[in-house]
Amino acid sequence: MKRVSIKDVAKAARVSHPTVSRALRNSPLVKAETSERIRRLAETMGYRPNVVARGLVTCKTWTIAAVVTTLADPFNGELLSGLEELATDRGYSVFVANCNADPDREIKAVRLFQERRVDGIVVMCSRVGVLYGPMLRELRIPIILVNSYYPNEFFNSIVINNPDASRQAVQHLIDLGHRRIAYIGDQYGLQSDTERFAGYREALELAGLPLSPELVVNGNGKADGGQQATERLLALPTPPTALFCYNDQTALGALSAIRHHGLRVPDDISVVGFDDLEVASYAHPPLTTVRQPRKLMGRMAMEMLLNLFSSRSTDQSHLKIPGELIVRESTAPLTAAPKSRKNTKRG
Amino acid sequence: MKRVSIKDVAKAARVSHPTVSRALRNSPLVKAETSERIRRLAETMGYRPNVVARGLVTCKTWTIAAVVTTLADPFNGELLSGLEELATDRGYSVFVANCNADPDREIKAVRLFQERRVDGIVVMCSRVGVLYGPMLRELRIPIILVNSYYPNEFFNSIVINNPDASRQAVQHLIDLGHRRIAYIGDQYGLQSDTERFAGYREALELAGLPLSPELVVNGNGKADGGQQATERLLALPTPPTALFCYNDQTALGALSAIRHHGLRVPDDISVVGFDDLEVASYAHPPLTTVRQPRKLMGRMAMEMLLNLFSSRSTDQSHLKIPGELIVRESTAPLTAAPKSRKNTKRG
DNA sequence: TTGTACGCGTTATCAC
DNA sequence: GTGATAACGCGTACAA
Repeated sequence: MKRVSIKDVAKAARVSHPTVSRALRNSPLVKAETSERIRRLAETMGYRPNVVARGLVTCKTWTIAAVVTTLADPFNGELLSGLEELATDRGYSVFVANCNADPDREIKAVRLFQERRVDGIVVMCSRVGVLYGPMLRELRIPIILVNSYYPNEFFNSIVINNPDASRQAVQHLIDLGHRRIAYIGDQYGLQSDTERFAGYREALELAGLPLSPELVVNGNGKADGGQQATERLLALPTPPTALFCYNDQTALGALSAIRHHGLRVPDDISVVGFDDLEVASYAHPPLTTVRQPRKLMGRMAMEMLLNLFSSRSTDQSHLKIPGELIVRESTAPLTAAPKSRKNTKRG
Repeated sequence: MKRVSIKDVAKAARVSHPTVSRALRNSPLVKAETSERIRRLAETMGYRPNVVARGLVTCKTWTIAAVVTTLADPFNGELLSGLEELATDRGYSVFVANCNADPDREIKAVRLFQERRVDGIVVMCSRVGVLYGPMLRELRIPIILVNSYYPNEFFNSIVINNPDASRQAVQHLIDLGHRRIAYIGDQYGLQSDTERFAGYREALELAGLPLSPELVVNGNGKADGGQQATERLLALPTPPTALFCYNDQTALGALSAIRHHGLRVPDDISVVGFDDLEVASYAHPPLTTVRQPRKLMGRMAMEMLLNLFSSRSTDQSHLKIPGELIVRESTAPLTAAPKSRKNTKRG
C-alpha cells in the first residue's frame, strides 16, 4: 500500500540509499554495472523520486509561480504559454493563480507561493507592484513584473512601451484626418490603462487637438464593456469619428455596437485596438491594432528569472518592449461627412 | 541571511518548536496567552511556515495539476479558470502544464506531477487517456479527465455530450433546408473531434442524406486552419451551403474565408461553431454555436477531485454535460440559388 | 566505489 | 499544556 521510497529500492538492491540516489542521478561516482542494476530495479519497482523531499534538502523546489488577473483572457494565456514553455524546458513546474485584478488576492497569492517556497514569481498586470519592494526584503524570492513596473524598487520588470505605442496608434488616426478621437479604457486602474491613456493624450497634445472629456470612457477590458462604452459615445451630440480602445476585445465590442448603430467601419468610424490577439485578424473588418509579442514576453520573464537564479547578482533590469502598430482595415481617412445609415435610410 | 524557521521562532519564544507549530495552527491544546504571544512573535519575525516540509510529513501537498493541450486557447483558459477558482477556495494551489496535444509530453507531464506528489491531476483534452488505467495503479493519484473519457478505466471524467450536441447542430442546418453540409474538423485526433464528426454523420444518416467525403476536411482548431479549410471547400465544383465547424475559432476563420470569397453569411452559406466563446457573440455575423459551460466544467472537475479526497471510495463517475445550441445570425434557411457575388458581378 | 551519519522544516506520538 | 523525540524522503559530507 505504501509508496515505494528510495530506501525500499536500496533494500531490494542490497545497497545503501545514498547509492541509489547517486545511481539515479547519473553520478559518475557509482560503478556502471551497479548503477545499471539499481536503475532497472527502480524502474520495475515503479520508484519515482519524491521531489518534495528533495526540495526540502536542496532548498530548491524547481517551481515558479505566475499570478495573473484572469486566466480566461487569451492575452494572459499566451503570456503564460511562453512562460510555461521555457520553464518546462528548464525543469521548472509552474503554479498559476488568478487574482481577478483584486489587490488583496494578489498579495495573498504571493504570500502563499512564498510558503510554497517557489524559486521565483512572475506577476502579470500587477495592481500592487509598488508594495513588493518592502515584501521582497523578507520574501527573498525573485519577482518579475510583467505589464507593470515601478522602476525604483528592487524587482525586475518587462512591459510593452504603452505610452509610445498608444501615441503611435492615435497619431495614425490623426494622420488619417481624424479630430474627434475617443479613448475606451479599462476600469480596474491597471497601469497599462493609465499609460495608454497618457499616450492618447500626448498624441492629441502634439497635434494641438483638445482633450474632450466626453470622449474618454471606460469599458472593462472585454467585448461587452467595449460595446456599452461605444453606445454611450455614439449617443453623443457629436460622436467621435475614431475610437482608440484599451485592447482588442474592447474593440471587438466597439465594432459590434457600431454595426448595430447602422454605421460602418472604417467608412463612418475608425477603430484601433491593442494587443493583436488572433481574433484581431479575423474580425470584420480586420482590426488595426498594436501588436504585443505576448508569448515572447512570457518567455523573457522566465529568462529574467533564470538569470536571477544563476547569477546571484541583484542587477535589476526593466525591459521596455516597443509595440508595433499593425494597420489593417478598421481605420480609414476621415470622410467629409460621416453619414449614419439611420438618418439617410439606406442612403 | 538564512530564512527564519519554526525553530527560530521557538527559540525566541522560549518554547519548543512543536508548541509553535500547534500555536500557529490554532490547536486548542496550547494556552491562549502563549498562543497569542507566539503568534505575534512569528508575525514580527516574518515567519512563514514551509509548506514543502509540511507536505513531506503529512503526505498531503495541497497541490493539484492541470495538464492542457494549449494555454493560448481561451477555451482552456476558462476551463482552467473554473478549476483554479474552486481549488484556491479550498486551499489548493494549481500547477499547469502545456502538452501541445503531444502524447509524449502529456505522459511526461503526468509523471512529473506524480514526482511532485500533487494530490490530484486534471487532464484536459487528453490524447492518451486510455493509458492512464495501468498508470493509475502505481501512481495512486486521482486523475480526472476533462473532454475525453474511457469508461472502462479507473478514473473519472467529465465531457460535453459531443455526439448529441453535434447532431443537434447539424440537425438545425438540415431543418433550415441545407443538404450539402460540410464538417471542418481538427487534426490532432482528439476524441472530441471524433465524436463531433460522429454526431455530424449521424444527423446526416437520420435525414437520409449521403456523407460526401469531399465535404469533410480538417482545420487545426484555430482560425487560420478554418480559413484554409473553407477555401478548399469553396473551390469545390459544388460547394457546401452550410459549414459545421469543430470549434468557434475554426468558424471564425471560415467566416473570414467566405467574406474574401465575396459570399455572405448566412445568405449564401450558413456557419455553425462549437464552444460559444466570447467572440462568437461578437463575430460578424454573431455565430450560431454549441455552448459549453467551460468554467462550470472546470469547477466540476475540481469538485470531483475534492470528492475523491474526502471519501476514499473509488466510485468512478463519468459526467456527460449536455451542450446547448445557441442560434444566432450565422445560420439561415437555404435560399433557392446561392449566388456568388463573383459570378453575378454585384448581382 | 560505497556506506554512515546527519540535516532540511515540519507534524505526530508519546511522555511528563 | 508542554516538551522530547521520532518520523517524512531525500541529498551531502565524510569516512571507509
